Amino acid sequence: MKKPCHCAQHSHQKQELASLTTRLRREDRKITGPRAAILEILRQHSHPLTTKEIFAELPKGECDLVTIYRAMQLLEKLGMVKRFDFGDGAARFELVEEGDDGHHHHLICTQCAQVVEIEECFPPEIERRIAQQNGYRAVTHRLEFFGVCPDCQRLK
Amino acid sequence: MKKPCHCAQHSHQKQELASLTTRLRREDRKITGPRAAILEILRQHSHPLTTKEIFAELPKGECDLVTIYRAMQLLEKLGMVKRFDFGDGAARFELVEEGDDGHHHHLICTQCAQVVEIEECFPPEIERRIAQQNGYRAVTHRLEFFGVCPDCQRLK
DNA sequence: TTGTAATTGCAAATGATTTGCAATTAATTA
DNA sequence: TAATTAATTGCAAATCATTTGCAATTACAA
Repeated sequence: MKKPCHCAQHSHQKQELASLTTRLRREDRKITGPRAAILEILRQHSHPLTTKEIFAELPKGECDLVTIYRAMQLLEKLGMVKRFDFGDGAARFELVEEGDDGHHHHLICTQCAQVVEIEECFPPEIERRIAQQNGYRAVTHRLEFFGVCPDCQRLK
Repeated sequence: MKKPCHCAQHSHQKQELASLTTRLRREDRKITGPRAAILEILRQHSHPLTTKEIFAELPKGECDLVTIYRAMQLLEKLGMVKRFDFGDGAARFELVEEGDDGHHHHLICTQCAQVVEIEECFPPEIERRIAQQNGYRAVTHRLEFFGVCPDCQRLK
């Protein structure tokens, strides 16, 4: 249907989808319609999506909501997707580059839920000290920022 | 039953319960059996408790689980309690000192759920920069650490 | 093309939390 | 101290996100 596109951006995406399906196959998993569609949607978004949001973007009837839940569980287990928790009761998922662990944070508008990706991270040396002081091992963290975005400030 | 105790630690706690009920009354709220019991339980723990945990510690029949949910909502609104989210699907609550906002973090064992309170915080200047760079206002953060506690390392 | 394990859909189960509503009660007020 | 009233509670049922059981379907290796 779609003509192949060779511009830098799209060839990057093409490649990504191919590598995604490869990663699945590598694990003896099947590339099914629902899975391809879900990966496609995730590829099109740079911000984490809830299961419902993915479902809403899928051509209707493409698959059941339960299938998305199952797909996200699988993709998370394979490290292809990273789960985020904004504290509103719905898990969110973002595609992870191969070989990456997807660790990063977000700045979320408390009024409109707009999301900004943040590269800044909790200082590793401080985390190391916290781990050490308490005798903990393999310490990581979950960190998200909340505030009011420019648009919502204006509306006030 | 219990004899009054005047040591520094306990007199501090006594005072605290009185100030807690005062804070309620100040807002035209009633001091009921369930509420007093819930506050008492929270006072006895330095770590956040889930609604279920509070319920379990209450003398059985003291009150309904729903009453605890409602009490926590009220106490949170009044700023007497702080809600924490360890990402396991159950909200946790910790008493907040008057005039304080209760902001702090935890180090949670991923095996046994043991909790350590952490005073360390995300560097304010970095948070300020993040806010500024994205035009956000009133930025705060949610941060929790996860790892394996000493005990669970041993059991490995 | 076929065999088989992986996957899906649908319905029902879970678990945390909320809500509706009538009965109860803390704290005033007379 | 009793009457008054708004706040509070218990109980059942509703919600919401997520999971599970199971029989029917399907991707893909042989």
